Amino acid sequence: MTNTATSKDTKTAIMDAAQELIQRRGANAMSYQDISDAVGIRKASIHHHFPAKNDLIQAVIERYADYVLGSMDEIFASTLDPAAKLRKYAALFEATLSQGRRDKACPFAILGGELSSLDAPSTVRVRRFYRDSEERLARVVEEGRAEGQFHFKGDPKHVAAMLFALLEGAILIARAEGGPKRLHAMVRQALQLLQE
Amino acid sequence: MTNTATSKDTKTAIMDAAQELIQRRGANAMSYQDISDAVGIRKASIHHHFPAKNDLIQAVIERYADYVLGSMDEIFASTLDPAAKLRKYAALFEATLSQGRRDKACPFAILGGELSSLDAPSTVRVRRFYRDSEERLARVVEEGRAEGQFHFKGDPKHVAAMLFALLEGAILIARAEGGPKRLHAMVRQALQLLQE
DNA sequence: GTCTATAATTGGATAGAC
DNA sequence: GTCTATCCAATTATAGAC
Repeated sequence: MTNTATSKDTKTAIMDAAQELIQRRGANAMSYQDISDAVGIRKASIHHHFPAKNDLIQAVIERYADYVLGSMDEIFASTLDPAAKLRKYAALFEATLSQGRRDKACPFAILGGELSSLDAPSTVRVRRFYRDSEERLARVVEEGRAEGQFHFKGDPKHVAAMLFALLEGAILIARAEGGPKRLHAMVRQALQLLQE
Repeated sequence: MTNTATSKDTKTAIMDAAQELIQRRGANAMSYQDISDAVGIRKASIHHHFPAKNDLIQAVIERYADYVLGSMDEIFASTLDPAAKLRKYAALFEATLSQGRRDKACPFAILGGELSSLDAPSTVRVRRFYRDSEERLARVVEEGRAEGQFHFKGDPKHVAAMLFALLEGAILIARAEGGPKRLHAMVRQALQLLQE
């Protein structure tokens, strides 16, 4: 029981450190040594919890996808109007970029660039996250048009894909130049276009 | 003279190989061994042309930035209408993703994720590329509104930042899921929103 | 300008004591 | 579960012959 509790905490601490490193530097630039330094355990101990680096990456992105998609489901199931739902969803990205040193991006934006370095399961997970996010967004976009809050010609799926790509791209670019404010300005402008 | 010519060709071949590797896998996942294999020279010979890896990365992104920004200047100085200018600019991204195995992204989209691994000069160059691209886009967006082709409330700079983030994000996401067609659909939808 | 050879370091991973 | 010790491969980089 003591063992189980300790192990679980260490495992979580490893995943937390790994996630932060991925969001800051990317999976390729993250080493077991970095995690060792951050968590305060030896490299070899990490291998006990995650035998291979790919296992750790998988666990981190699985957890992060669950968190984001779960948040989306919560927000999108609420009684907010469609535009407010999208603003709240976008706020998740803005919050990420606002954390700490303001150099953290969405892990899936980073991993999109590192896709060819990932193993098969992680590649599949990244792709599925993109699909799942777009699907959820498409429903809200469609809802917004049906309610008369959004006005646009074309396929709601394309609008959803556009909004998603915008957010993933914007967090990378705003991290380099402009910060959370700039990210927010881009989001506001996109929603403005949808509502005109 | 023979030496100069040979050296120049080798240097270009090295940069070509490096650029392709960066676009496919990222700078962190690119090694001198990979380039050695691609070009057909020894690892040590690469160091003669580019003493350190950072020198090579710098040279590649400098050249690529010149190419893209030069193309933008050409397109945006033409007599095309603003929407056609943006379509032609977006076509640069679509062409990149359509090449070969359809797994090449914009180097600056990849490097946005790897920003913390870059040395100071490259970091500055990436940031400047973002700024330069957005500035050029802002002028076309403004032109389009002045001519009555684009209709939107808000700052043309925000629309430009939005379009740029969309393209950089879209090439990463479309590379993972949907390919050039999906990228094109996102671009078309964005321009549709601008013209409504 | 390219090569062989090699240095120096780091990275992921395993074995086995505690 | 964590540690020490170690292995092996890969990587960036240099020295010096041709």
